[in-house]
Amino acid sequence: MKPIKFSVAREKLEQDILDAAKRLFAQRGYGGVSLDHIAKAVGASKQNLLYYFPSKEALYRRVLHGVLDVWLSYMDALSQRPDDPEQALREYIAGKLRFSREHPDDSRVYANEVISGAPIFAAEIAERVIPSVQADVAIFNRWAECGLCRQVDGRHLMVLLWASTQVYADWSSQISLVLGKQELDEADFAAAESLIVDMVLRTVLLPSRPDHGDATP
Amino acid sequence: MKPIKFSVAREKLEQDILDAAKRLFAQRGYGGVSLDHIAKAVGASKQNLLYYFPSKEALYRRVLHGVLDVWLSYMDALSQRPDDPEQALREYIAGKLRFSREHPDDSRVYANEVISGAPIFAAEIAERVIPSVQADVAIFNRWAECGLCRQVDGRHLMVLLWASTQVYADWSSQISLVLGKQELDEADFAAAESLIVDMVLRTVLLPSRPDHGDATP
DNA sequence: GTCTATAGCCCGATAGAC
DNA sequence: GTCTATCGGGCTATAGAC
Repeated sequence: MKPIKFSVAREKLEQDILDAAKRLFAQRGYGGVSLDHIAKAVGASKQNLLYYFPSKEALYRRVLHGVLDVWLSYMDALSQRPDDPEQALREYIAGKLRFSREHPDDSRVYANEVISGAPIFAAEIAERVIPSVQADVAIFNRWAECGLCRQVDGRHLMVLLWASTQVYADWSSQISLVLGKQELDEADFAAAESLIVDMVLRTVLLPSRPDHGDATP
Repeated sequence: MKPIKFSVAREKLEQDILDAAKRLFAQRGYGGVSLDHIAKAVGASKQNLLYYFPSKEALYRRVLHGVLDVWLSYMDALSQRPDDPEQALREYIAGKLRFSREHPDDSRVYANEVISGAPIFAAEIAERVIPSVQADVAIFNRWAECGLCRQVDGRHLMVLLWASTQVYADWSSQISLVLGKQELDEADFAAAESLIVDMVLRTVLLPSRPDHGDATP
């Protein structure tokens, strides 16, 4: 009984540490955060924190691992509707924008690591993210081959989808200034979604022509 | 004569320090870089560096100031062709992509500062960037009013233009992984430009109809 | 598991010789 | 202008009492 109770308390503190570390890493980057900052944010001592995590870098890796889990969980939307490009892209964009809205710190930690050249996580990105992206690109190319959508470079399209959705998390401070408000609200995200969906569908979908099947030589 | 010679040498070292600091701040963020790192990168001592700049934060501000100059110098393309939306947008996108290709570290320093919530540069961004953006948005709205382009939210369009172009500097490490090469080359930037221009023009330009003036009720 | 104590190093910044 | 020397403090991490 006691071990269970202890274990629960232990896991709660461990999770609190990971959450606080994520928030601080997102804001100031790896080098801008000390173990003392994180410890104080959860009301513990730095030494206690080092009891749960063997080193600062190990803690950072755990944070990044969790961030990658969340990032990838919003990325499988394309494969959900393998025969309907329009609906698949609508859901993909909506999902990635929901990620930016619901998990801005995850987005920022990931962005910080990528901007730095992914010094610590290049291997994990190559193993987990790239295959996921390539799967999406493959789905895209199949649509184009089947005549379900226009021929566009799926790899650059994926880049554009990340960029246009994650910017609403990573750049929210500057976007708020542009929009003249303290922070982004639901209406702003709805406006963003509307524009991005409009752009992507105009680019990717074939011009509707239910009568004829071929236009270019 | 001597004062001039000294002055020249002084300005050269000062510029070397700023360049090295920019590169390191881009890679590791403000907190991840020490004065010693920067000093060693230019072959000087940390004390000597503090002779040229009164403090680390003052040096960072000088770097950010220069970054903002470059960033803004690529942003006035819209006003150059106030009567030709298509050409103006083509040049704006090409210019911002050239910025990402020619000044990736400037882009990353700026991105790092914005992701952190612009703790140091919020005031300067509000004073210099926001008016520039609002000028672009105003040009855009005028085009829409004059019937030169479709009615889209100029503010979100500007966000999308930054995001889709800067991502090729800030996220180059991950994009390289996706494209399966060591670093991005001219052809990759050309492909990006082609896709972004295509998307934006499809979204913004009116459907060509030289015969009639109204389609929607 | 959490505490105090501390090792050993790196940090930004200053003082003063030359 | 550049140097050596150094201050005072923060840093990661470890040791050991309880």
